[in-house]
Amino acid sequence: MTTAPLRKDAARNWQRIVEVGRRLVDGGTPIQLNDVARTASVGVATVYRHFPTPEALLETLATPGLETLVSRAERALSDDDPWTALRDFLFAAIHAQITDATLSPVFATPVNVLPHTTELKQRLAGLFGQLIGRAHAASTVDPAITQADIVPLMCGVAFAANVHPAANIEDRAATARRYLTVILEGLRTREQ
Amino acid sequence: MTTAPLRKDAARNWQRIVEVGRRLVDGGTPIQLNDVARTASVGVATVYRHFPTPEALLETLATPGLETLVSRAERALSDDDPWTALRDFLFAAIHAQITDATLSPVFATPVNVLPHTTELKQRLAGLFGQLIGRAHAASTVDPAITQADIVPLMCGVAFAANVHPAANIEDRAATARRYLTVILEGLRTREQ
Amino acid sequence: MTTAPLRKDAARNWQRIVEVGRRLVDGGTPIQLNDVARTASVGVATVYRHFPTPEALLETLATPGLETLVSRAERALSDDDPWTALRDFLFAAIHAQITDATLSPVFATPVNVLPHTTELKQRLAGLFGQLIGRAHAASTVDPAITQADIVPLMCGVAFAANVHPAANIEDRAATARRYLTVILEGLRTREQ
Amino acid sequence: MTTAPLRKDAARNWQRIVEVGRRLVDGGTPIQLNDVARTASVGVATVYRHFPTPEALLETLATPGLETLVSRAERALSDDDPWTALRDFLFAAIHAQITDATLSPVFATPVNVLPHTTELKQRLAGLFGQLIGRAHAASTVDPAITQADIVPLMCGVAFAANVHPAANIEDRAATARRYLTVILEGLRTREQ
DNA sequence: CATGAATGAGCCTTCATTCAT
DNA sequence: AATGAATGAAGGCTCATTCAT
Repeated sequence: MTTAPLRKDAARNWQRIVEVGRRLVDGGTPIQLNDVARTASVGVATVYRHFPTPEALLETLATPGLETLVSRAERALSDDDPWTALRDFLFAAIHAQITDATLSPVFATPVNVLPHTTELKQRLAGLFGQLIGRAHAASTVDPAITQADIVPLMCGVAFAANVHPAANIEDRAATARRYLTVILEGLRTREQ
Repeated sequence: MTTAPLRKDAARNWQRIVEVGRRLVDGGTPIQLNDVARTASVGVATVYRHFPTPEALLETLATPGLETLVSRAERALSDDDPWTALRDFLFAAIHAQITDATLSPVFATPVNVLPHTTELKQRLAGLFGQLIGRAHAASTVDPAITQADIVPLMCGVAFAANVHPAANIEDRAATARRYLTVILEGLRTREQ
Repeated sequence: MTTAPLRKDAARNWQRIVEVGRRLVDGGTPIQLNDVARTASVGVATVYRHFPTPEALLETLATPGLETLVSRAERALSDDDPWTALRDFLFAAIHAQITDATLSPVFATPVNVLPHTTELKQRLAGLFGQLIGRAHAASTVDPAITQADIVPLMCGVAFAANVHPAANIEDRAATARRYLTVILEGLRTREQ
Repeated sequence: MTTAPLRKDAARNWQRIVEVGRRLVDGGTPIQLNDVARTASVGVATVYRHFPTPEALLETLATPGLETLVSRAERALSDDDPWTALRDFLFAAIHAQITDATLSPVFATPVNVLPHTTELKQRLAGLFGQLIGRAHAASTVDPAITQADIVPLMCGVAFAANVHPAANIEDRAATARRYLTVILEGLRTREQ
């Protein structure tokens, strides 16, 4: 643990703030710390103490999602087939990004406020490197696409799915899968 | 001409406002009408008279780009090969979107404030339909991707290229071309 | 005539402005010289030349009403019965004020911008003095109420009728008559 | 207490804002929340927190006056004589309206923003109904005038007194009393 | 004389952040 | 540590009036 242990009431507040933040994000509301405070029935300053900036809260909300992606990527590496490993992971990643609105902004920004976020993103980058590297080694993926393209491409797919006029989140997820399918098809090196 | 002819001084102000708006947009600043007024050394109300909302200015800035795309799409239709027609047009479109920051937001929003913008977007949509339709008919493009996916995909590619950390606009354009290449590769139906 | 003779086109503009102003006032819109200009399809400066301030236009609009009241008051003086003279005139005056929204503000303000308005108000004041004076002389009106109270009382009645929630102008007029009746009843000195 | 207890500093600010608002209203200035803030040496948002709209402040300023009128009306009902009860109350009401410039606008508008204001006005309306009802029952008041006329008439008298050119507030109050006297005289049904 | 574009003060309102309690 | 009131910069917009054409 990098965080100091919290007093019981502080921990309860932290919890409530995070829950409210999640609810707001899911509802599409941009995070306003004042809002969060009011909704969580907590003083503004309390929110500010726990999360000095909106980004800090955002990244905290994104953390579980990032961690899941990390373990998902690690699991993917245990798949012996480099191609299915990459493919399945990317589908999982896109699904996560469509489902959890905090991931895209955290991925899209080059600089993060929480060290933990930076660390997770770096670990992910490393895992992407391995996934891509194995695929390159197996000559199943276009060598022009590198580790550094994974995040942009995922963000692009999520963005595209949001631009497509869709009634609900299910439709958006389906659209995103469709777009990812195209990209995977384009990435794959075909054996003649 | 659909626009009423402006008086000389009014035209000069219009010009200055548009130029300032362009400069701001290119610099990545969100358009604020007060800002624009100050920078253009023009009264606020003058800006408001010409452009009642920030969107009106944005769409005005986007108009030349949209018109170019329209004629580019029309030209593409004169290419006999459905595939190269589509491909070349999409490269041109992506280039435009990377180069001109007003296009993405105008494409991404479902509703526009200037009738002319709506008209241009509709004409473009029609042309996309033809381009895609010809490609489908020639069985060179995945039937799962339709006219309605063109704009989202283009916006997604532009977004992805912006997420990719790039020093300058040239690099971003190159990245976007790379991503578009992948997508085109994925779209193309391959003859066995 | 105190006004210089206008050129034909100027006269036509003057006419249109006044008509538009009347329409706006009747519609309950506060007079905005820009509005007037646009609605009258006339330049703002044209309006400003004819009517340097909103008040000038307002008073111009009020002029016919004031003149009518003057002649109405003069006519009243030819009624031999001081009481019915006063009473009938006040009913006419109240009706005018309810019907023509320009009168109340012109009456209510102590200072006017058009000399003609001042003159008309003074003539009216003189006539009120005569009407009231005759009534006092005939001992049919409470001596505590003087010439200087006529305008305030009329304005008060009109205001009261506007406060009373009324669907339409007819109802407001009826209410105003009801209130005026009460006041006349209160004014009249009753022979024991 | 219906209001939540305020923190000491908040209460002090509330107080200052109300005092400044009162001073402005008494001076005839229309209430502008920015003005109030500046004059009270308080942040704009502080004013907005306490009073979301100018009307909210106006009604708050009017509250004590309304409450006094309510209790005055209740007291009037303990007077056994329906006529003197009504008369004395109306004199008190007019005096309040002349003295406190917030009352007329609050009375004159059909819709209020503070529930408390609405409640007070409704209580007053009920009391008016009783006062008038008793007078009607005793045949001392013209049946054509009903409860719904009280507020308009009072507002009308106050307005009339303000139209009458008066040096100071004392004179205006005297004028208002004079006008009310006329109206009461007109209302009273005279035994033959 | 006529036009209508331009002006900019001024009002309203929101929000991220600080600070007294 | 928690609270939530206070702050004030900042942005949006309108409108009476002036001035170039």
